[in-house]
Amino acid sequence: MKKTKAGCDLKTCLLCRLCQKEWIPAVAPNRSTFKAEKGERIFREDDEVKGIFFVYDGTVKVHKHWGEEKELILRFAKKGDIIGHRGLGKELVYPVSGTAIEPTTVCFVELAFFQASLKVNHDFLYALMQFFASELKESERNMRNLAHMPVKGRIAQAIFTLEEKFGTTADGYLNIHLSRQDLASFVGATYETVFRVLNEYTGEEVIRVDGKRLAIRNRALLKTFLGY
Amino acid sequence: MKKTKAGCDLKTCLLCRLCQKEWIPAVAPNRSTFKAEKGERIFREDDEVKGIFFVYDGTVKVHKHWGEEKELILRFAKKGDIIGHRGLGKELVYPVSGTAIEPTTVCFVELAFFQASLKVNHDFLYALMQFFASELKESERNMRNLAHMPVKGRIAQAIFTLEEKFGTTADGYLNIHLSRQDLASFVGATYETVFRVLNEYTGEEVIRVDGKRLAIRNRALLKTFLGY
DNA sequence: CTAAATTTATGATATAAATGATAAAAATAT
DNA sequence: ATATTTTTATCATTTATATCATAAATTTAG
Repeated sequence: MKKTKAGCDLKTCLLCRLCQKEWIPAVAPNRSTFKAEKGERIFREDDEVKGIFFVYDGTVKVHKHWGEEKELILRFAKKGDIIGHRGLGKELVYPVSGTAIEPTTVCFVELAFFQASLKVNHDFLYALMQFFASELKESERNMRNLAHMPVKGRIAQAIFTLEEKFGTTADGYLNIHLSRQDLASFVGATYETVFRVLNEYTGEEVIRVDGKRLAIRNRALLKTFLGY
Repeated sequence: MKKTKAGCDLKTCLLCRLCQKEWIPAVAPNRSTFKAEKGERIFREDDEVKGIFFVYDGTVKVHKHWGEEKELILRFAKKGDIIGHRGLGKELVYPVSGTAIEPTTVCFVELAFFQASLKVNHDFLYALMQFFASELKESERNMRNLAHMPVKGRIAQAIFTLEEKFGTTADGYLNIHLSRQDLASFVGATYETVFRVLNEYTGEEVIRVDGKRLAIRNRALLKTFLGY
């Protein structure tokens, strides 16, 4: 990652949005901005936590590895999102990695300063607690799905999740470019299985595929694959 | 659940342990104590959040259902543990159920008072945030395991998790009585598969089984099933 | 203390999804 | 502009795990 001279606008990240205005001048000198290219690791699972990152521009996958070859993508982060916060808790080790999936700019805040920000800004701490509660809720829902929902349903779920997070462009495609392998890692299946299911969905005219882009064609039908 | 006249000792739960001493007199009139028998639901997934519970005595499983028949157990809670807190966040709906797996006593605190406690006790809020971070970390690790680790490994993992949480009795057995079905729901597999794996482990002299009790016989060997 | 219900035990069979293998296409690097 | 790497496309085969089926043994209820 390369450090950039230009800093962030002090307006987009979770920290700047939720702390008291009076705290912003303290944030300014304590943040630094980096650029990561596509595929570059921003922080690495099992490394010591040095601080917290905020996505300023671009898209990041948050993932956990299994062996050399396999991984599970837990979520995607875009502009304004916090990443690396799973390193809070007791052990100061990142339990996940963060990797840019397109050219990305991130803001970095050292751990000590981040913790000070939490001490000073009660509302920010409350918001962070609620944010963790939401992420836990989502994680546990995904876990239940992983245990009981077939791959076809998990892919439907993933498409809805991505749509909610990234929205769609004018032509109806999801506003994110995802490799098949990343989609597979996101739903917890292999590339081949995802490939097959995507073909099924396309044949059933449920979705439309164009390279790395995905569009929902028949929302109601896609929803039916979520149920039990 | 039956309300009991005798209240808690105001010392065991997360709230009483972490809030300021000065706040305890406020807690006293705002908590009520209930008894749940084995198998009784304490709070139900999809119900509106009325408040937060603390396990005062007994054991509770926290689980998410899938259809009529299936469920996934996310964690177990014992004396002192908080349950129902996943209902915080935005939507005030429990995303999970809590069910007593042995006769259990719980302390109940209404949501409004719980939120007031968080406003007043900064350290408690900080601890709760950290607790959420830990639970999220564990949830995501379990999710990765569900996606990539075979059942045999997940059972090994479950045994270690249960040992850490409940400890062992003098004769080496885990200090929790768990039905095969609950163990299966905890590792995200079927009863039959768990039954088979448990037989394998017993044959390999890795564990010892006695009714609903489990003991580790060969810790080193059991550990080898965790790896990739 | 007996009846009903639940939990455990166990084998046979089915199936969803992973693995393995290979080629073509596309993207990235030199 | 060409070479190298990565991503996509497929199909055949294997395997882990779920499903089905049934009986015995416990546990709980009346």
